[in-house]
Amino acid sequence: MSSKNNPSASRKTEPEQVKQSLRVWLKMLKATKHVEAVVRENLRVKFDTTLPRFDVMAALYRFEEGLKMSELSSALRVSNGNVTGIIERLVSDGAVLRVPVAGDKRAMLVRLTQRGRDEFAKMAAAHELWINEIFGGLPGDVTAGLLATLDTIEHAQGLHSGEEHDA
Amino acid sequence: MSSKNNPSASRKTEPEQVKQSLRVWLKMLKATKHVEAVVRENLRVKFDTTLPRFDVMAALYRFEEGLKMSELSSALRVSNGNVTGIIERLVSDGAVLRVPVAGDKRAMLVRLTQRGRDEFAKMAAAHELWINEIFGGLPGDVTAGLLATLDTIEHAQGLHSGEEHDA
DNA sequence: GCATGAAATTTCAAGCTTGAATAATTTTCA
DNA sequence: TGAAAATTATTCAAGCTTGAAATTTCATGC
Repeated sequence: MSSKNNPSASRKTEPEQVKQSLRVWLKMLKATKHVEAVVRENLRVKFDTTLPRFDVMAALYRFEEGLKMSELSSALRVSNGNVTGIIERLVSDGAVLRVPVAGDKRAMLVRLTQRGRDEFAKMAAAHELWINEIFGGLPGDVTAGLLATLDTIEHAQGLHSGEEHDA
Repeated sequence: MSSKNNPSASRKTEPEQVKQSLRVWLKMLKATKHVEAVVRENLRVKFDTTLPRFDVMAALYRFEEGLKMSELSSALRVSNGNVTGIIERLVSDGAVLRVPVAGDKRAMLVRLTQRGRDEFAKMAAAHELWINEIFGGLPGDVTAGLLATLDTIEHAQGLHSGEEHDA
C-alpha cells in the first residue's frame, strides 16, 4: 500500500484509466473462464457430473444438517427456480434427500445422503488438486498478492455475505 | 518478483499450498461472478439484451468485414451450436446479417448491420463505464499488480490465443 | 376469527450451453 | 478420378439459468 507517484488514486473516468480497468477485467474474466472450463471438463470426464451439481453438493456438504431451498439458493446466489431443478436431479440420483421442515409446511430441508457425502468427498479432493495444479505453480508471494488485491476489490465493492463452496 | 523466504516456488501439493490455491481461486471466482452479474443486470435493464449477445456483437464489431461461424465460435471459445442460436436471434432482431462465403458453399459470414453497429457502440461505451466504476476505484498500482499477476497465470498456463471482446 | 400481506417453493417460458450426431461441401492424395 | 478424410455448419437432447407468475402456507393486526 505505498503511494509512489499516485496522486491519491483518482476515481475519475479518464480514458486511460477506463482502458486499464477494461484490460484488467477482460484478463480476469479470461483467466476465470479458463479455470472454470478445466473444472467443468474434469468433473464431466472423471466424475460424470456438472459444475452446478458440484456447487450444490459443496454447499450441502458444509451444512451437514441440511439447508432450506431458499437458504441454498441464496448461498449459491442463484435463483430459486434454478435450485429446484438441480436438486430434483440430485434426488433422483440418490445423492440428496428432501425432508419436510418441522414447523413449516412450506419449507423443505435438503441434505446429502451418505452416498452423496461420499461422492462429494472424492470430488472435492480431486478438485483441490486440479486447482492446485493451476495456482500452486505461482510463487507464494504472487499468490498472496493476488489474494490481497481481490480482497481490496471485495471491500471496495459490496460483494460480502453468503459463502461459497470450498469443501 | 523477490525471493524472500520462498525456497524456489515449490510445485508440490503441500496441504498449506493447496488450501491457499483454493482460497485464491474461490475469491477470484466470487469477484468475477460479481462483476459479471453487474454487467448482465445492466445489459438487461438498460439495453434489454444479454451478455452472450453482447459478446457476439463485440466480436463482430471488431471484425468489420465479418466472421465465419466457426471463427466466431472459436473466438468466443464456445461451441458451434451455441453460436448458431445466438446469431439466429440477432439476425431476426436486425442486428446481424448472414452472407454466403464466395468460394465455399459450407461457410457463412456473419457481420453486424449498421443498426447492430450503432446499438453496440452505445452498449460498449456504457459497458466501459460500468467496468470502470468497479475497477477504476482501485489504486493504480493495485490495478497494475493485478494485471501482472493475471499475466503470470496466463503464461504459467496455456490460455493463449483467441482474443475476447473489448469494444 | 379472519383478512391481508409476507415468505417458501414450484412452475413456466425464454434463452444459453454443451457434446454428439447429422448433413453438406471441400480437400487430400493414391 | 474418386474414395476417404477433414471442414463447416446445423440440429438435437439434456441440462443450466433467469425473472415472473402462481401456489401454498405462515404471520400479523384488527
